[in-house]
Amino acid sequence: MNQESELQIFRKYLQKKGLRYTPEREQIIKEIFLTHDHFDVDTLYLRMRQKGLQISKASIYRLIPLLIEAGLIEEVFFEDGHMHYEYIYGHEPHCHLRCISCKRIEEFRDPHWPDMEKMLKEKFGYEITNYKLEVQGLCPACKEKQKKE
Amino acid sequence: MNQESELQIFRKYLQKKGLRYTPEREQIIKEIFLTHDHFDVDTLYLRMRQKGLQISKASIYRLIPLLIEAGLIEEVFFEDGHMHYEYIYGHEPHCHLRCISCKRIEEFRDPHWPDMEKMLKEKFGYEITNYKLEVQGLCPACKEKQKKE
DNA sequence: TAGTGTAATGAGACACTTTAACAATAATTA
DNA sequence: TAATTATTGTTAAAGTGTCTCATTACACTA
Ligand SMILES: [Zn+2]
Ligand SMILES: [Zn+2]
Ligand SMILES: [Zn+2]
Ligand SMILES: [Zn+2]
Repeated sequence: MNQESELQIFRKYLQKKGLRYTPEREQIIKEIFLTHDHFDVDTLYLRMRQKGLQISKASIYRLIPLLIEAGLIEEVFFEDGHMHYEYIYGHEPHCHLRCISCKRIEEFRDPHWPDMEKMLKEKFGYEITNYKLEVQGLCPACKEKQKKE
Repeated sequence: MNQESELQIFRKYLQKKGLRYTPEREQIIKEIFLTHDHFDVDTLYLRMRQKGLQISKASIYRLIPLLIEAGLIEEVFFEDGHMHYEYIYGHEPHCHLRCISCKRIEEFRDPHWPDMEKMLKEKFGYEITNYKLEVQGLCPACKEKQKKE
């Protein structure tokens, strides 16, 4: 059974909101969904320019909140003065473990989340929309390097 | 038995690093440790000015990474275009549940963290330095309000 | 005490990210 | 067709955080 494509999802979302599906938006989304890498606005913009796609940065900035509200992408972390995103639709939810020294990122699943979610719902009465577990540490390589110094 | 004060901790840290303990730094730290509220640089700066303490913003910005490295404060979340911090020394580690509508924040303990930490150490070989679990959702009041619309 | 080197400060300039304003354009609706 | 609305690129603006620099404070030595 085929799952809906991200473009279909997005078109439905726009329709519901009375917004328009434009070539610019299509190009940006296609670029985002090309890889599962984490991305930021500037590198996405440069990547598109290198391919000859002429999209203004403002259009990317304007599209991002829509994609987030449509449930297609998510903020992952703020680093080096700007936000980093990744697409989530069609991917297992996961958490991030980052090396504070070399900035390497490992992804892992949190088996306890369903329990946590249940607990939070019961204790606080919140309707949970999303969660983010971000762990920092020193990767084995950097740990080794530090030991030698 | 008395626990070391945050100023003592900080002085030790500075000594170890060959840095200096100045009146400006003392004033900033005292202000931060006055309440457990989450804070950001700008409001801390204004709060100090209102009390007649003349500290430059640059000094606050320069102090923050030191306090983080000394284990006294921590980044909690990035919102409204800037980072928010809170002091952690002498406080139970906790996670944050935020209402996406009214921005209210609930704090809670994560009982699963010790298991998670163990798992991450074993699986990835990282030395974990800190973790941040941030949950978003709709608080009961905002849920009710939304229902009526 | 005087001299030297290092660190810290405040002020302002700067770089950078993100948002807003605007006029022009494209799509939609009446 | 005309009117309305959404979208775009460009440019300007806002805002955050960093850097530079001249000056000051401190620690150490001669
Ligand atoms: Zn590393
Ligand atoms: Zn990821
Ligand atoms: Zn709320
Ligand atoms: Zn807190």
